Amino acid sequence: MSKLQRSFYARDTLDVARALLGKYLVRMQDGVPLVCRMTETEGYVGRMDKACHAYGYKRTRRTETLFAPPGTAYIYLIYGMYDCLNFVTEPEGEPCAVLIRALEARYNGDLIARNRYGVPMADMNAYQRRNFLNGPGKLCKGLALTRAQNGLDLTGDELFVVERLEDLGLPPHPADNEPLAIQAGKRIGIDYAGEAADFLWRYWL
DNA sequence: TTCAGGATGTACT
DNA sequence: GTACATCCTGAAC
Repeated sequence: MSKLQRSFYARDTLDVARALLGKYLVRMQDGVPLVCRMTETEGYVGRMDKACHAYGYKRTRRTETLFAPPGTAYIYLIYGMYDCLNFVTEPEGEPCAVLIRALEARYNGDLIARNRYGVPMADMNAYQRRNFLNGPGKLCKGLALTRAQNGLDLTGDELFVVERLEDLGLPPHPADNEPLAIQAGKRIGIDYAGEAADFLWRYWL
């Protein structure tokens, strides 16, 4: 199995944010892999980005994970109710990360649906299907990720990324054959961040 | 389909 | 005390 190694994450944050699109996130839950295709990301760059929790290298208990080695999971609580999953990027000491904003289920979707709604995929209604994993809080719920997983090493066996489903011994998904068409736009929910609110650091397929 | 409003608790000032 | 990298519900159209 060829999971992405630390060198993949130890580069420019925006390059990583784009490179993650179309790749597959694997979350091991009770020894079973939950597999999703990543379809939307955002970059956060602490050294000059007011929207980043560690803007200006601000070091607090919460932001400590952003200073960990690249390829570390940064998971924090937002609005008192929801968790957000990020991947730490750039050389260690640069507090940067990529927020995972949307996924599409590819394997063991029924387990993900149970995490999210308590029912298998077949029992999801149209509204639930449309809003399955299309938001950072939603996808954490579906993959059973909380602050308990903050600091996880993405080169380990519990949470990692692969380039192709074949790397997991799974057949390719018919919907994933087309060449990637990457779009860029403003990031979501950071109106407070001054000029940084206008950076086109959100990417999606 | 769109919109307003509320839930909820931690981090930081 | 204030803000927050969000989501869901219910009402109106």
